This record gives sequence, structure tokens and C-alpha cells, in this order.
Amino acid sequence: MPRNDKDKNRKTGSNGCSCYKYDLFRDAVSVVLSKELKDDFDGSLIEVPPDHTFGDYAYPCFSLAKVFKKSPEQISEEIAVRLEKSLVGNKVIARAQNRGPYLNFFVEPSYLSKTIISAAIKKSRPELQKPGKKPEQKQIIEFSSPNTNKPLHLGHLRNICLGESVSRLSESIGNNVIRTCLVNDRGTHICKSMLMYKKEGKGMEPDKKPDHFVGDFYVKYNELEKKDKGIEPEAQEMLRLWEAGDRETLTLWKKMKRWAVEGFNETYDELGIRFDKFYYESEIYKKGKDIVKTGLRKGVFKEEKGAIVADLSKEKLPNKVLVRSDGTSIYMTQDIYLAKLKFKDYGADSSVYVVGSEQNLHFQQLFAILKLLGFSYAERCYHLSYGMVYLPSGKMKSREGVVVDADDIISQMKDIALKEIRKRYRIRKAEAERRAAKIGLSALKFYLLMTDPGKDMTFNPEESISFEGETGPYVQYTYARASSILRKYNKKIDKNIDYTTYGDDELVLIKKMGAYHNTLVDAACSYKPSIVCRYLLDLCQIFNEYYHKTPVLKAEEAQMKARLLIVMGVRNILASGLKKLGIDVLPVM
RNA sequence: GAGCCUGUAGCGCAGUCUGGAUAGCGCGACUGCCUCCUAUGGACCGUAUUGGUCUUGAAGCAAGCAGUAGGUCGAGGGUUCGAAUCCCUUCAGGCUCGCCA
Repeated sequence: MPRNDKDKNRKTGSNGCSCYKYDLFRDAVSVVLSKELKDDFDGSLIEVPPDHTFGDYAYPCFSLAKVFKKSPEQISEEIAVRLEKSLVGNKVIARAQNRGPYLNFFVEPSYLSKTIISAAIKKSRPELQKPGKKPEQKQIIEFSSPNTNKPLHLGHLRNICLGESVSRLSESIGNNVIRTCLVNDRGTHICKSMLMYKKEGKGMEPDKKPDHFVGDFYVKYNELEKKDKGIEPEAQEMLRLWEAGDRETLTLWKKMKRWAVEGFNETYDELGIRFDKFYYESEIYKKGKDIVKTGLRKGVFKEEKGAIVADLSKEKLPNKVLVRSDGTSIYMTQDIYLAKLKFKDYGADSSVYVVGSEQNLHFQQLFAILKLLGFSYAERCYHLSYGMVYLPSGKMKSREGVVVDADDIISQMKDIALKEIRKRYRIRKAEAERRAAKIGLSALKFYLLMTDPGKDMTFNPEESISFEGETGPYVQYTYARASSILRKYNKKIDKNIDYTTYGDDELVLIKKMGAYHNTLVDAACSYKPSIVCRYLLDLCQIFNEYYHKTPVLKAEEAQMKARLLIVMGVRNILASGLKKLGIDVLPVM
């Protein structure tokens, strides 16, 4: 489904996050204001001013103008004057001040610092946490969905990075995630590489990464097909034999499928991905017909020219054939079955499909059909649609070999990282390679996650491997800087500090740290890791500026202690945030 | 022909759902800075070996920081005290449209 922001029909897929959001300073502002304004108070209007010097929170008074029949400026001024008295003794809100039509509030700095920092220095969960636990939701997240006739490519990488990050984000708001992978292991495209292996493979064993070995035959097939149109019927015939259960064909199929899957698993390992469950198309492709037939009997579907068709006009969608006139099932048929199977297997509360935007209509139709069938979980299915990945040279076409291979990209990123490291540090080879692996992967993952999932993106290799600016390595480097300070201090850090020593620069940083919790919630409920990327970049920038102009270890005792806690908090948040993106942090850099 | 999505600086993006205070960020360009980063010198400590700590600080360069330049928020209209944001029209690009997956 085109579950984008502007999709007004969005009903499913929410991670139910609003209740996880938590801002106790804003709550305090609400309390103060609601006392003052009574029924005229609208908490949803409270906002954060564009410039921190204006205040920490703001209440725009435009809407009050009609009520009080005065100008917004006048109203905000009057309320500010009245609040002066009532705020005496308030431990959270230090003062209120009007600025034009806005009423701005300042949180008591030491209270703010203490609250945020004491959360941030907890290594396990550096975000603020609302007391009381949410009931755990079980969520199935399906991603990767490879075809067993060729290796993974760049598009899969975006899919996988998204799937893993969304899974981790979901877990971070307390859900129990089951990672599933649908393996597309049947169909003519699979037979094509099999056919070519049969013709030219001569019983060879893979002499390279096995999925690449398989993929080579697929490429060869397509080269041949260009010259010799007569080969396609051969592939069709092979599919017929496969479906008929021909022993020789099945043996070949099993062998090549194993190679492909072995290869995928290597890549998954490399990326740090592990699935809880693999579903195989070959095992389910015939199923679902029963569901459709029952639907036909109950009058949910209709028959047209011998085919079973779902009438989706009520949902304003094109109709969809569910069973062909020759009685065979199609992709949609098995998807209906798989949707049901997943809920049955895990008793899940919701089910997410990470699939490219070219299948938007397919999923709209699928969910509409589930709804027609009266399956209650139809409302709890969500298509996480992501945009195409283009190359500067245009669209990738696997059949024509214009592909960026996933494994190639990964190793290329590592090589470049290694060169960069060698340029900067003289360390042992093994250590350099270990770092290169992590840094190269982080660059890749961050680059793929940084763009809003719904949008198409261009994979510019030059830019993606850059280590400067808004990149994964930049965030990691910032983490390393923070770590380096703590390492140099090399003593147990005293957590009992004086929270009044913080100045303005520090408060800006601390407030950003305080935003981590709600950022995670936002990202998790909108399925957008890009929100976390943006947040981390902002935090890094503020921290680096702070690092640049504020000495920590060379400050006098009380300040040093207070600053060390900031460094520690930032470090924890960076590590935590990167982890949500599926990125490993270097222990020491 | 229809549906969905996208359009913000030379390039790549955030902000749009939930309208507000000067439209943010990165790359590239130009100008600077430089500590807890890099490297050199010095002192001390240590190991089978790789090292570690302190200090100085010419210099360099940054996976770092700052400043400068760069904008009809695709175009046009409307709603509103107020529009990048909401509504309508239109242009451009992408994806898709019952027996493919």
C-alpha cells in the first residue's frame, strides 16, 4: 500500500506509538498553563521555539485572540505577567516570558540537565523512559525476499537495511519482533538459471561464492535468449517438469537452490542479519486456492471466464484475478495464504512487509482481499514501501547485467575504508581490516537509510563512500572522539556532580540528548530509520562544536566532572542510535 | 486513458501528516580556525614482542569546527491574521493498472 503520509486511508501499520511519547517538561508547561487558561488551553499547541534563546517551549497565543478579543501580543504579555507569581517555587519551569504573540517557557536548567543526563548515562537504555511498561506486541517483519536464481543486489541491500533497522526500532519501543524472509525459489526465472547450468554447467561445483555461481548461469541464459528466442519454451518446459515433480529436475533445483541460499546466508552474516523464519514460495505456492474457493462459495469472489476474480471496486481498486481459468494459482493466491499462515504461526499482533514501491498496488489489493474475506488481521497488515534505487547511469536491470551486486558493494566499501584508515593510522593489518569492515559497512548502511524510505534514491558510489559530511563514519568518528576523552580520563567517573555548572552551550547539547527518546518513538512508529539518521547527525554536529570549543580534561575539577557526564551520555546515545540502524560501533578507535 | 508517489541552493537531502517567530543540513566553492584528532621532538614507565604515560609544540592535515556566497520551496490560483506545509488547477519525472512475480 502506498502508506505514505498523505494516504488518508491509512488504517493499519501503526506501532501505537503516541502513548510511548514522553516529555515531562512539556507536561509541566501544560500543568502551569491549564491552571491559567482553564478550558481555553490546548496542549497540542505547545511547541519548541526555532531558536533556543527564545525559550524551551512556546505557546502561541493566536487562537486566544478571538476568545479574549485582544491581540495575541497583548495576551501573551498579560499571561506572562500573571505567571511571574504563580511560577514562584515551581521546580521544573523557571520562568515564562512573552515574545510577540508567543509565550515562552524556560525549564529550570539544573533540573533539566539532571533528568536528561541521568537517563543518558545509563548504558543499556540512554533514552528517557516513562514509568510503567507497555504490553508487548508481537510483530512479524518480512524483508529481503531474494530470488534463488541470482545474488542479492543493491535494491536488496536497501530492503535489508530497512528491514533490520525497522525491526530494531520496533524492539526498542517494546515489541517482540519476528524477522521473516520469503524465499522466491520457484518460477520460470529460477528455471532459466537451472536450464543454463544443465546445458553448460556439466555438474560443476561452485568455484566462487555459490549464489554468484548460480547467478552467472542466469546472466548466460539472458545473453543466449537475446540471440536465440527458441530457448524460452525450454525454460517453460522445465517449469512444467518441475511442477509435475520430475525427479531429475527437482534434484537439480534442490542443488542450485541450496547454493543460492548458502550464498545469501554468507551475505546476511556479513551484514549482521539473522532471520527467525524462512518461508519458501515452493512450499506455499499451491496453497491459498482453498481459501479462494471458499470465498467463491460464500459469494465473496466471482467467476469470470473460468477465472476467480475479486471485485475490489468498493475499495476503489482494480479487480484482481485470484485463480487462473486453467485452475492454477498466481502470486496473489499464495500471498493470501502466507498472510494467514504468518499470523497463525506466531499469533502475531501485526505483520509488516518490506517490499519495493512497485508493488504498492499488489499490497493494496492483498489487504483489501483479506478484508473481503473477513480476516480480522487485514487491518493489522502494513506494507512498508520503499523507493527504487537508481544508479547515476539509470535503473538497474538484472537481466542486462546493469546491476550493482550487493557483495561487490560491500567489499568495495571495505577496501576504501581500509585505504582511509591506513592513510591515518599506523596499526596492525588485522586491526585495520577489522575497523575497515565496520566502517565500510556503516557508511553503506547509513547512506541507504538516510533517505526517507518512501522516496526513490540514487546510489552514487562516490558519495556513498565519502567519509566526510553526513555519513556513517562521521557519526562513528564522533563516537570515537567521545570515547577517546573517556579513555584518556581513565578513572572511574563520578556520577555525583554539580548540575549548576552547565552553561548555554552545554544546555543546547543536553536538550538535544533529551530528544533521543521521542526520536526513537517517532522513527519506530513511522517506520523511518531516516529520522534516527537525521537526529544522530544533528547530535554529532552539536557535540563536535562543543568538543571543539570546550575543554573537558583540561577544565577545573567540578566542571570536568560535569562535562565528562555529557561526553558519556552523548557516547551512549550515539552507540544506541547506531545500533538501531543496524550499525556496529567500534569499541575504541 | 486512470491511480499512487515525487518536485525545496549547482548537486544530494530534512522540514509538509499536526499551517506560525529569520526555510535547515551536507557535498561542491571561497576564507579562516585547530584543543581532548594526526604527526614530530623531549622525559619517564613497561613488555618475549606490539607498547603506555606526561610534556612541549615547528608543522600538517582532518572521518573536525567556524564564516562567506548561493532560494520565485516546480508554476498558477484559493483558504487564512499567517502557507514550503491545507484545497483546486497545471507542468515535469518515477512506479503501477484482473489471469507476471
